[in-house]
Amino acid sequence: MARDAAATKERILAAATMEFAAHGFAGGRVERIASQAQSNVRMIYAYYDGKSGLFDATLAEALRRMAENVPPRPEDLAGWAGDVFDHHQRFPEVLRLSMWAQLERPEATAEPHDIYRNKTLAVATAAARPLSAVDVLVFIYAIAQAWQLSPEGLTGLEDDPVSGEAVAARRQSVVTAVERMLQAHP
Amino acid sequence: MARDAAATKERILAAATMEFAAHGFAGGRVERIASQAQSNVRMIYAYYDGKSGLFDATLAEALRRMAENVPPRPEDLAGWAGDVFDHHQRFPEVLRLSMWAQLERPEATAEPHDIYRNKTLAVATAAARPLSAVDVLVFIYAIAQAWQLSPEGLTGLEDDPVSGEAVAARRQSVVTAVERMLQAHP
DNA sequence: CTCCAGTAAGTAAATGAGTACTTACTTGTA
DNA sequence: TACAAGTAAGTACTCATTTACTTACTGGAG
Repeated sequence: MARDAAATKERILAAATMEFAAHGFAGGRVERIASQAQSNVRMIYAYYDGKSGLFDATLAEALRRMAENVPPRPEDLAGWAGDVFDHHQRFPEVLRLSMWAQLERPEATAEPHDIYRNKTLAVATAAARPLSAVDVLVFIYAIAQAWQLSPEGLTGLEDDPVSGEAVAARRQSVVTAVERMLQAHP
Repeated sequence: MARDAAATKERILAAATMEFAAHGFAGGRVERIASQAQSNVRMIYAYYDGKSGLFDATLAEALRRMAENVPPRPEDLAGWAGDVFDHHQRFPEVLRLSMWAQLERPEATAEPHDIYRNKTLAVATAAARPLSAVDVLVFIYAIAQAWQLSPEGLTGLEDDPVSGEAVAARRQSVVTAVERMLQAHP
């Protein structure tokens, strides 16, 4: 095996992302991560200072990627919600990781979201009275994630839950819902 | 200690609800549940056939209670969303338990929600075109739970996140958001 | 150009703390 | 007394973390 610290570190992070997304922090196995990354348990301690450090690193990386790929667009919040939906559709790990983090390690979730604050708040306020800017953000995230977070017993009631068209329809429903929520009362 | 099988069983279920809500299935400790219930590990196996059985029982009970206390009201969906918000505010365990179940034991989540199907679907359809009945249900749940599921880094941006007035305002925002989502396009 | 220390990268196996689940027993009640 | 309810102390793991070791690359002295 060629020796490349950076590459090994990255393989470990990728394997950890899948492992923690699938089983969470308590259920995730260091051993599985190491072998999946074609590396060794010891390296996890060398590069990430243990299981906790590795988990935090995977979460931070997932959130960073998301902030990079789907930055808030205050001038078109409904469209942005659609993009967030797409991102979660393509990378389901991110959402699972966030949920796990919030349940198991809430302290890791508190800080990174400060990023979003300044970007959107000011703009969103005026548009949607009586909903505040924070209200709007909270609901947009909730709606964009709704399909992935709903229990299968509910989402499975659709005609054809897994086809590409169904996914497109869901995306459209997200955009529509946000549009309506933001429109002025008649 | 007086001997009362039913009472012991109930104490175990109550303790398990708190334990699993706090730590999830993988993180929940049978030992802690037993001592918190002022009982013994062995009883968990006698009454619930082990950790898995106990977890499933707590989830089923939590969902049953919720279906009982906050039944869908098709004629006032926005008001119903407010009630769901209240319920989650009073019993945060329920939502945490559901999230954990969906992440760790999705098979336990699939079935019980069939209950909701017939109750609401037919009625909701006509009102909200082009949103389908399932769309509407998915989004209402998402909005009602949005505040509890949002990371603290986001919800904490409000002026006074913990006062009673702030909670009332959040409830109102939930009702408003659902009302708007369901109103006809102007 | 060639060795060849020195160091970074990688490995295997032990350690020790927990953990779900079981067995063998005791106690209260009808 | 008989049986249901309850208890305590194992048993047989599993898992994160560490220790002690081996292997490959690098840069400078000969």
